[in-house]
Amino acid sequence: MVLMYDIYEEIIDLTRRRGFIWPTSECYGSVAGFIDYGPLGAMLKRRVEDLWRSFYVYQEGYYEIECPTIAQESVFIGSGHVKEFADKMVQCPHCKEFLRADHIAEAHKTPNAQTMSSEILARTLMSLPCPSCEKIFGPVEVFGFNLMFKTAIGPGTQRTGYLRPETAQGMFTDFQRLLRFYRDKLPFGAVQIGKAYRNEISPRQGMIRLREFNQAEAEIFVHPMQKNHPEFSRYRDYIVPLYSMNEQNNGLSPKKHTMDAAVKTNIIANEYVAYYIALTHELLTKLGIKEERMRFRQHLRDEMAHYASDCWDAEIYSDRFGWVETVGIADRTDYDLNAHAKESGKEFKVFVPFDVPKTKKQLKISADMGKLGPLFKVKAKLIADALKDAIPGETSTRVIVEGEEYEVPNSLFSMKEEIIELRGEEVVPHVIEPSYGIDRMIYAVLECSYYEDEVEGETRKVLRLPARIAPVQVAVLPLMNKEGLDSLASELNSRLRSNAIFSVYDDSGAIGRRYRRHDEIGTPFAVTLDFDTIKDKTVTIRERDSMKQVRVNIDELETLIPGLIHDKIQFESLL
RNA sequence: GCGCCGAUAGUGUAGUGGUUAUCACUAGGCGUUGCCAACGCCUAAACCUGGGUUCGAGUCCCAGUCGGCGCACCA
Repeated sequence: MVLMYDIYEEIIDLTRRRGFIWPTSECYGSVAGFIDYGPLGAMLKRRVEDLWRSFYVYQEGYYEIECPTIAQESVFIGSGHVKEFADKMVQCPHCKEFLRADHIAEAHKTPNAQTMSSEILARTLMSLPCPSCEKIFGPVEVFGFNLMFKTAIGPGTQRTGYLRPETAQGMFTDFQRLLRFYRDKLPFGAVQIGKAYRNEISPRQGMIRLREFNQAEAEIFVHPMQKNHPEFSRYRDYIVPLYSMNEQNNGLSPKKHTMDAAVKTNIIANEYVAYYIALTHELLTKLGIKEERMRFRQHLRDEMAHYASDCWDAEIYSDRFGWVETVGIADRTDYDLNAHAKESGKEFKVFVPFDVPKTKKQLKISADMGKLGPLFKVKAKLIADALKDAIPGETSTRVIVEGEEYEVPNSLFSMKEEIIELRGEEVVPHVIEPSYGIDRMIYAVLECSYYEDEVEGETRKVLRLPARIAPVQVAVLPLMNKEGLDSLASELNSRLRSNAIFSVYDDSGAIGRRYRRHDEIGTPFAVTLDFDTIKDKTVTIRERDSMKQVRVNIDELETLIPGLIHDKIQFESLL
């Protein structure tokens, strides 16, 4: 796309000047990959997060939790991050290229290079050619590069901790508590909004790739055999542009589908994934992202994690960066819960009752300990336990205990056929994970909202933020600083603020200048008090995008402004 | 991490080794101003950091930081 100017430069300039986004600790020279949210940025971020909450917490009913940003090493051994997040790298001494050491070794038929130590890998590489410049490596150093920030918990270095690379793990490690909280019933979900950290090799692209970033993630635990969303009808006919594997592999464009059709034709794996794709589309639309700048791209087989059954990214088109993955929606199956079960030795299961209890006949074997004891001594108890699951033979029964086989005469136990009632079964839930990059959403919102209008030969910079996420909700402006207009205005300002409306009083400069100032930070409405206000208690409300004004009674503002901000009242209907 | 380029008030800039660093916008104050960046007066505000060369460095050299681009990396 050819642009007259670089919109990114304009946005970065505006966000710095007006206090949205700043380079961090600027007085010490900043650090790449870290940003500060300034006064308006922090407010905008909070409102974006609140919009997210209105979907996931209020609509879906998934409670929010908050876990530490640092966790002990075992959490990330369990999750696989300690192993998976670390790449063994090597720099070619000749051409200075950085390469994956294990990939080179495997390409030259060294099996399991991924599990080799750095020293052995380095020795293996010595005689191999660099895939980039084709010279033989010679002596090289292989170093691990893990994208997680490592730290030490407590004094000394006894206990390793890591800054979380995603907020998700907290919902998994709290699984048993959450299950109890939701009174042992599937499906249920928990969400978390917070910071996550990845030590990127070289972060670029401003707020698109950060070392500290903000995520909003939901983990929804569902029955593995029941992936129909109970509220699917909400989005059954919702239409979303899907860029499926098939379209990507065949060079086609994204196609629009209803969620119902997408699930029925197996483009999307199940109703849960489809439901959150549609919900994400609705959420992004409410943030002000334009339809044509959104698409949902399915991960190709080789980019999908091996355990995932389906994965889609919501991508938003940026004039600067192209298609940017902003949200990921995955069916992660039971991978995470099994992984933590294995590492922690705890149960990550749900007891699911059957509608009708199942009965089954079972042979019950009960050992005669009076005879078993003297015969097998210390092993007697173990053998008795093993007998319970054994298949009885003609005259004696074989059991294996601690690797040794024992022949137990049938006279040492009694057999009885019993009817066992099974009231349910234990299942490891599957996890549906919608994961949102807050910072990327905010950048996308800024890029989509930024406009330069021509007004009477002058350029008007305006952020057309949806009213409900605008940092300042209304500007209160006295037309003049005389005849008590200023004090009337500042009274109104306090009154609005006491109604939880974030208003800002501004009396500096000509009225037009003040309108422009608020256009630039996206303030959707401006209330102006003029000389009629003194006479008849009326004020004007000026709308940011149309610059149209309407005169209303000052006492109506407390209900009108919230109505306008939350889209319950349309400004046009007041004209 | 490699290579190339860049960095001067809040923003955009001028400044070819020599006084007190240019200009505009912005911001603050006062006046003025009867609804879309009007005007007048006043004020505040900068050479990215650290070394070096030089009698003298915003200017030249080196290193670093940050930013941009290309490469590499991005479960």
